[in-house]
This record gives sequence, C-alpha cells and structure tokens, in this order.
Amino acid sequence: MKTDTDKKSDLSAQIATAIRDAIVSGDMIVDERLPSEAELSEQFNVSRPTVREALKRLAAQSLIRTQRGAFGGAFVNRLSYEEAYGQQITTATLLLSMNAVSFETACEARYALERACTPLAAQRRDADHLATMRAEIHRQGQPGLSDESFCASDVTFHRALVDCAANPVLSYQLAGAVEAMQPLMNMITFTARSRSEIVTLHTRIADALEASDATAAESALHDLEAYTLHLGRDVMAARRPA
Amino acid sequence: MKTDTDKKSDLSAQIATAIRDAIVSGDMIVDERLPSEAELSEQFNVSRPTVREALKRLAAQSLIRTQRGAFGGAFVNRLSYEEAYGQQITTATLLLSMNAVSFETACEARYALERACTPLAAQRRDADHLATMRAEIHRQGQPGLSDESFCASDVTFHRALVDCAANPVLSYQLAGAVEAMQPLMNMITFTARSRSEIVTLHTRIADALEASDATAAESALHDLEAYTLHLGRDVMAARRPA
DNA sequence: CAGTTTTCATTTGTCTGACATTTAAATGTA
DNA sequence: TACATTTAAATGTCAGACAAATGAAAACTG
Repeated sequence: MKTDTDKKSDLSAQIATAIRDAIVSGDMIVDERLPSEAELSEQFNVSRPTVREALKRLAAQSLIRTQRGAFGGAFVNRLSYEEAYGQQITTATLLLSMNAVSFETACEARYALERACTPLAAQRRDADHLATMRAEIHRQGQPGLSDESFCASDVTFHRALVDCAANPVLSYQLAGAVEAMQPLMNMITFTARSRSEIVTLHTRIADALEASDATAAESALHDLEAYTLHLGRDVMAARRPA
Repeated sequence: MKTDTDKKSDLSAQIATAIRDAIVSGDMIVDERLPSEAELSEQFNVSRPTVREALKRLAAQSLIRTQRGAFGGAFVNRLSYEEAYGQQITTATLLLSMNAVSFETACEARYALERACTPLAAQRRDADHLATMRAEIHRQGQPGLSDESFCASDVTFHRALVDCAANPVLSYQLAGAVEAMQPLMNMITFTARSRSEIVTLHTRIADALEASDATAAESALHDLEAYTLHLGRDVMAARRPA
C-alpha cells in the first residue's frame, strides 16, 4: 500500500516526504542506514529512478549522505552547523533578492539581531575574537582595498562579533542575516570618507566589547545602523528610479 | 564541454550547483523557464535521469518549480516567505535535535533573538497582534489544556510578539528559533503552578508592549527566560542521566 | 601462522529507450 | 463565433543494463 500522504502527483516527492518524516520524527537516527535503492523501490512500489529522485531531494537538504560500494548506501546525516549555515545563507540571500526586500528592512533586521548578541558578546569576549576584529579593522583602514574586499572584511568583522557570544545557535541564525546583506552592501561604493567613519564605529564596538560594556557596544551598533542606512539610501534610490 | 566545477563525482550534484549558481547570481530571473530536460541533457552531455536528479535537488530547495504538459517545464521559483519559513524550521529543528544542543544554549539564543524584536514591537504594535497575544494568554489560563496545546499556544503567542515588529525578515529569522525550541519545550510538563507563572509573565509582556514600554517588555522576557530555564533544567537533567 | 593479494558480491552512479500523462495551443466543426 | 477535437511538447514513470567503487571474504604467499 502506498503512503499516499498527498494522493496528488509526484511519487518522488511523496517518498521524500515519507522518509523525511521518519528522520525528523526520530524514527531513524543519525548514521542509520536506509534500505538500498532496490529495497526502497520494492517497499514503495516504484522504480529505482523514482526512488533515486527522492533520495536526491533529501541529499539536497543534507538529510542524508550516500556512499558507493558494498556496505555503502544512504545514511541519515548529522546536520552539521557548517551545512546548516550554508543552507541558511542561500535561503536568506534568495529571499532578499527575490522579494524586493527594501534595504531599510534588511538593515533593520540585521542590526536588531546583532544587538541581540551584544550583551552575551560583551560578557564572553575572548582574545581570539577581539584579535580578529582588530585585524579586520586594520585591513579596512588600508588605502588600496577594493570595495568588494572591504565588504568581505566587514562580514568577517561582524561574524567575529556574533561568534563572540559563544552560542552556536545564535551564530547559525545570524550567519544568514549578516551574509544575506552582503549583496546589498556590495552595491555601495565606499568612499575614503565613509570608510574612515565605519572604521571609527567598528573601533568603538571593539573597544566597548573589550571593556565588557554592552551598552556602549549597542550604542555604537545603533550609530552604525544609522550610518549604513544613510549610505544605502542614496544607492537604493538611484537603483529604483521607477 | 562539461562544466567540471568539481571534477569529483556526482554529475547531478555538479549540474545542480551550476544551475543554482546561475539563479543565485541573478543570471536567471524569477519565472524564467529553464531549458527542457532533453535540452539540458544535451548541454551538459548527460542522460535525462541525471538531469532530472539535478532538478529534483533544486526543487527540494524551492529554487525551481515544474509544470507538466506542453509549454511546461522547470521555472525559477520566487522563494516565498512561507517556503523559506518551512525550510528554516526544518533545518533549525534538526540542527538542535541532532547536535545535542543544550536546553540552555537554545533557550539563551531564542530569548536573545526575541528581545531583539522588542524595541520595534513596542514601537509598532497594533491592535491585531495585541489581540492575538491576549487571546493566547487567555487560552493558556484554561484548566483543561493539554501540555501540547499549551506549548502550541505558547508558540503562537511568541510569534505574534515577533510579528509585532512588522519586519518580515526578522519574522523569518525568528520563526526558526521559536519553532525549533518546541520539541524541547514539549518535554516539559507544565504544572498549574508553572502555567500561572508563565501567564503572569506573558501578561507583563503584553502590557508592556501595549504601553510601548520596550524596557519593561525586555525585562519581562528576561524573567521568562530565567523561568523557562529553571523549568527545563530539571527535565533535561532527568533525561540525561549519563 | 601472519600478512598480502585477489576475488567477489553489493550498492550507488549513469545510460538508453520506451511509454504514460498532462497541458495548452492549433485545428476542425456546427 | 463558440465549442469540441486533435496534436505536439513536456514532465513523470518504468524496465533493464552496464560502470565504478568498496569493503569483506577467500585465496595465496612467505
């Protein structure tokens, strides 16, 4: 008997859903081996290509991994933070680029989330993360830096800030917000003037964290948000003459 | 000539990556039609099943949708907030359940993020969201409510709080954090005593938002976090006798 | 007996070719 | 014109085959 979760269409989607449910509900545990493709085709009464399409769907979500050869097969995959980051970033980036999310909205969300990390970061900051932040600030002050490199450095700086909170779940959530903004930030041309302003604000943040002063750090982030918004507004206005 | 992004193995993964890049980079725009499976097999020099596996991978990430029939095919899909929510929730839930994330860590992240919304929510709260919150508080006070329903109501309450901030990007990010906690919360048995405590705290939050008092709301959220942590600790300790 | 090599069965990866089904446009008809 | 029919193009599904990888067991060697 077929599972017929939705009697409608697409066997491979139904099978993928059935297996996904088994994984999410905990019926299948990490590293457990799924039946072979041949066995699955029998169980679900479909052909092997159909089963394979279902498995590829799950693989695309990092729910399973496959291994060739004898005693190989498909295994329930432990979703690592790395993989989750990647998916989160892709999804968030597309969400922003495809849905005409305004620069203001994205900016507001990003800095609100970042400020959420600040108290924890101020409390737990360690030498490593502070060093990363200082190094990126230094790089951002270098004259010959391209706009793209400046943006990349900005992302590294902010990720270090987030990682300071020493909460992997927060880091995971924030990765999407910070990285998804990058395409929008890349549209901005950073003048020497604005770069120096940003470096100043970044320094204020690093100083505040080093002093474990959460309030000062939040305040600096507020100012940075306002300044970023200011920079972005002109560009976005020019981009949307409609 | 094959694209050979990674010379290593799995043609369908390579093809999926190639197409994904084209979408993410903006080379293909929303609603644009991909070449037919037959054409793609020619372009990439692979068989149709391989192309199909690649397309299913993309479909699993909601990057494309397919339509049968003449003039059907695969189209670049506009990633909706709905779909993004769903993926986010699945990923976040699995991340927590598979990586032995401690109740403390998850709790800390969730309330930190929620507090990030509070200033905006206090500023923009509208009658609708307040009404939802009040209604859920009322439900949470009803005697005959099952633990599961209580949890579900809790989620609804907190999502209303988040939606108050009227920033869809924020709502999207928070959806994962709030929903992913639910399986952990479901382990808790809510006594009449603890329910009434939670209702009190929820009321404090709603009152504070209604009064546009962000500070009071944050403070109430802090207390709620502490109380949730307290409730969870016992359960988690009992669950992990190792 | 210990260590190495070979064989071998199992499983995923890929290909070919075919048929079923769906869908909208094109065509035919009253 | 309005409606029914045909048709072409596309995805969905199936069956069977071969290639390639892989680890375990068997065979071999010193």
